[in-house]
Amino acid sequence: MESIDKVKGTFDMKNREAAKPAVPDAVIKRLPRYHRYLGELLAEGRLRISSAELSKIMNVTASQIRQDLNCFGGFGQQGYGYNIKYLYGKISELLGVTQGYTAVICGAGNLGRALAATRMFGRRGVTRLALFDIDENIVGSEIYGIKVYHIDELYDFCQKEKVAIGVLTVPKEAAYSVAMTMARAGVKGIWNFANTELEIDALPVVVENIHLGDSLMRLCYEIKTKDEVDGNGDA
Amino acid sequence: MESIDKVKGTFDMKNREAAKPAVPDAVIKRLPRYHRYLGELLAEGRLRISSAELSKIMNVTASQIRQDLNCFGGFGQQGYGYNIKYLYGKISELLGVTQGYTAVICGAGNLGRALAATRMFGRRGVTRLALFDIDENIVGSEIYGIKVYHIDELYDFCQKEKVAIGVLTVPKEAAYSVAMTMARAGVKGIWNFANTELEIDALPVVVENIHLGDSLMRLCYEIKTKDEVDGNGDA
DNA sequence: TAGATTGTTAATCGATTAACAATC
DNA sequence: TAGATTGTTAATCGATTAACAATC
Repeated sequence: MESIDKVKGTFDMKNREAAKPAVPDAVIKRLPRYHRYLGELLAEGRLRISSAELSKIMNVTASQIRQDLNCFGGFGQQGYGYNIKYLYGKISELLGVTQGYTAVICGAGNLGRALAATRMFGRRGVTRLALFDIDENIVGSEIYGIKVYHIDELYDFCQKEKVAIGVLTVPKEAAYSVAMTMARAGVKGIWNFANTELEIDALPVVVENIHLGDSLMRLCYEIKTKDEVDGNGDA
Repeated sequence: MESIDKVKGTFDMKNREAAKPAVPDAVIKRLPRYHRYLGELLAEGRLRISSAELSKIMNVTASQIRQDLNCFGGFGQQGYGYNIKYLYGKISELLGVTQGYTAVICGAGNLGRALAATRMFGRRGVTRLALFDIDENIVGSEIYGIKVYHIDELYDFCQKEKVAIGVLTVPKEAAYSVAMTMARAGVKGIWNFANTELEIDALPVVVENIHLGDSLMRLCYEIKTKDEVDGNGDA
């Protein structure tokens, strides 16, 4: 046992650069969902849970839960289960929720306003510092307590405030230019609602593209498939 | 050839209940993205494309593209490639975009309005018939050309108009009750933005849950991971 | 201690990639 | 015809599930 640990240690040291993702992508994708369910259990005042019970609630196999949670450390205790609070904290940390990132929202249309109103950011430890728009009528005002600036001030603001996240809810045509401005100003991640797949290879910024249309299509597909199975064919 | 078709036919008949998904789930998930890129190529006036070229544009392997497209019929032609228009049409059909589904939006808050304004539905062949809300001040008005009804009229409306899709942008607390109303009125699919995972086992309705918060967390994770690799550690 | 439940290995399953013969 | 490019098989890879010994 001892010797195996030593070998592992040496291996990790040597490969620090090569940096294989210790946690597989498939697991990362599932973590936000764990986070959500554990958060609910926590809110209910539950202290511990077994992989078997969680598997029933979340509709996945207990085996997968144990396998997943073991990717980033043995959190459970044999004969007891998992400590919900501890586990929730660990997942939060792993996902970066405890990093205290800041964000700006570009585009104060309906979607921008919806994102200004939601408590989603706060729950994930993200602070919204400002809204940006080109409409002079709203520049200077506050929307759900968030101040609106002119888009011309975006670059300076991001640089000065060291903004981490830029939320893009501008029209498709403006998306690339606004994204570039943010990236050049040092924004680290862009949350893109603008219905394009942004490719910013030149600058060190990660992009998360939201394609609601894709989701709508999947829903149509499921409806169609279900209809066919139920015998309500194309009619 | 004939005989193979016959055998297949018989097989399908016998297994209509068992219903193995002819097209794997992993492929279905990718189809909306194909649809998007092919739509763009079509708009550019392109007529044909090879798996090799498409693979470069979409950043996937050519092998995967050929494998994927072959799941639902040999659309390509050796030495030529794929006919973009034909392929686009086939994928549209497979996804249910040509079914002419109807939709209602429940909840006329910022998100509901954003969805009322977008051209996303029309592009996927979905017609929005109405908005529903409890706010008497807006009931009877029109938002982006869509008429607003009181939520009390939801059941009758859905039943009478045979609404296929219900979009849920109501507050979390109201989500389940509104969803049940729609499901009972015969709505086939629910597009759920209400930050809960709806479980409607009793009624024949499919649900597509949107969890924007999960996406925000993945972005945070990517930023954190990138920071660590770049050496801008936890500070 | 006995019972419960994890951590972990091995077996299975499915998805991706590589390769090339078929064919336009 | 020769060249290009698909359709399809086989090989690889990774993810999921099952099983059980370790251990709380």
